[in-house]
Amino acid sequence: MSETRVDDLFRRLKAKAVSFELRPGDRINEGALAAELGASRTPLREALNRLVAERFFEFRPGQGFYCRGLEAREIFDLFELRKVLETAAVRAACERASDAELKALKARLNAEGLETKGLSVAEACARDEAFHVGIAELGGNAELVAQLRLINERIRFIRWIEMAARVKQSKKQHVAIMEALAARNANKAARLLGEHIEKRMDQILDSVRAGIASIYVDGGEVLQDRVLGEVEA
Amino acid sequence: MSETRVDDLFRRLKAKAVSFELRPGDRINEGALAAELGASRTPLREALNRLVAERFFEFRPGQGFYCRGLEAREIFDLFELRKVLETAAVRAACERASDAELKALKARLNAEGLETKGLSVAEACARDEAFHVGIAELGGNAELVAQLRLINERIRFIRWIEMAARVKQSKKQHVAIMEALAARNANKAARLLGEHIEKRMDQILDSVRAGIASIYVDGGEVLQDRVLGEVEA
DNA sequence: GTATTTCTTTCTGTATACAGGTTTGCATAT
DNA sequence: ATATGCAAACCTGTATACAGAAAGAAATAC
Repeated sequence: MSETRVDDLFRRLKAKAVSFELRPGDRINEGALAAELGASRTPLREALNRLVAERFFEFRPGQGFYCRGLEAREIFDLFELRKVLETAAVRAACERASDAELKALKARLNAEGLETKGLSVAEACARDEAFHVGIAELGGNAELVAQLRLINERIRFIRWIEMAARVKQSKKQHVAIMEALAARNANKAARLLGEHIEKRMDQILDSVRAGIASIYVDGGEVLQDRVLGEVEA
Repeated sequence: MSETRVDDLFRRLKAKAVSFELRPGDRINEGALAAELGASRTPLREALNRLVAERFFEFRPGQGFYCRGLEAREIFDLFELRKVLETAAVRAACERASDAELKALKARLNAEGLETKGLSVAEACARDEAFHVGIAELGGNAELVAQLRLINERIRFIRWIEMAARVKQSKKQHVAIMEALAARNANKAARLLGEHIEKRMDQILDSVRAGIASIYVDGGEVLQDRVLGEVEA
């Protein structure tokens, strides 16, 4: 058996939770959701239990499962945590990465990491994430990378909002970070990366507000498919 | 309903996994385990699915659940990650904690954090964890604290090994860290805390070996109940 | 009109049943 | 003795059934 139904449900439910297609605080009707997803309640609940552990759903005894909330404080903490992890990882990468690995990351950044015009919000965000995770991987700590990936999923919706609002001058910053990393200048790389992430944190409150509006007005699915145009700076 | 059966199973299974009462790599026989724990397979599998997300069990499609392994690399990465999180948190604590919070932590450390003589390994380790988590909490990032708690559970077995082997001169170090924190000297506090954790990392390979021996020889349960005697330094 | 109680409906929590896949042990062949 | 194929036993993956709790609706009291 290559992929079990639980795994399939797990992925699909996570996608719904990431994009807030299931809205913040929504109670899950197991019967209805199972029918909608073409499965029975047993594997659905198994998938939901995994997602509870990953913080995409809450569980209240006697009441069942609820979609996670969308709270500025939590997002803020996650961004801060991301900054902690990534700056530590880039320092490690400066020490540990091989020349070949650095070259490969740079090549990938140039090939597909810089131009966002014509991409959907979701795709542009995915490439941004890929660059950041790519750095973290060079740090050589698999647990840190796994944790970072999970954080990225939890803040992804907010990053879509930011992208769509065109609060985006990542291009230059990514190049600068890559240069510091290639020069194995740990302090500079960590500082640049930290500031790069911090810049986003100032706007979290606004982004959360915009996010909530987007969820209840557009329905949310529209956001991630919007195509980006010219990006200034 | 105050506590559901899944929650109960979750806690008990996690305890078994933490202490390696279920041995590394053991395949779980759902029927047998459910009977042993006095439940049916449905809630058992729900609990196991949560624990898969928390990395205490693995899931292989078509084969079921396996207890996590015990590998030096993973433990090492977790210690490193812990160091990253804790040093970041102590810096934040130096900035953000109130005087009252610092005073309270110091009082708690003096009251029950310093004397290990007569305590079981498990209890001594719990107090050590509590001090470290206590610092992290003053940093004010709930997500970081949650992540740290999870890491602590995953490395707890190894810390029992270290404690039992009496590789322990935490007392002085804890006092020194507390002093730097109380003086809000972020650089010193972070350095001391980092070194404090790093000291443990040198011995991970040995501890893992000792841990494996303990699991297959003693049965593992003995370890955590051993009572500590006089501690030098 | 608001609050309270009761009753109905719905949904969760868990056990159980069953089909299909996986492992295991044995027998046979090399 | 080792490897290969077959068969039986076992176990997992999932659906379904049912009891009990929670939510909601209707009716009554204030």
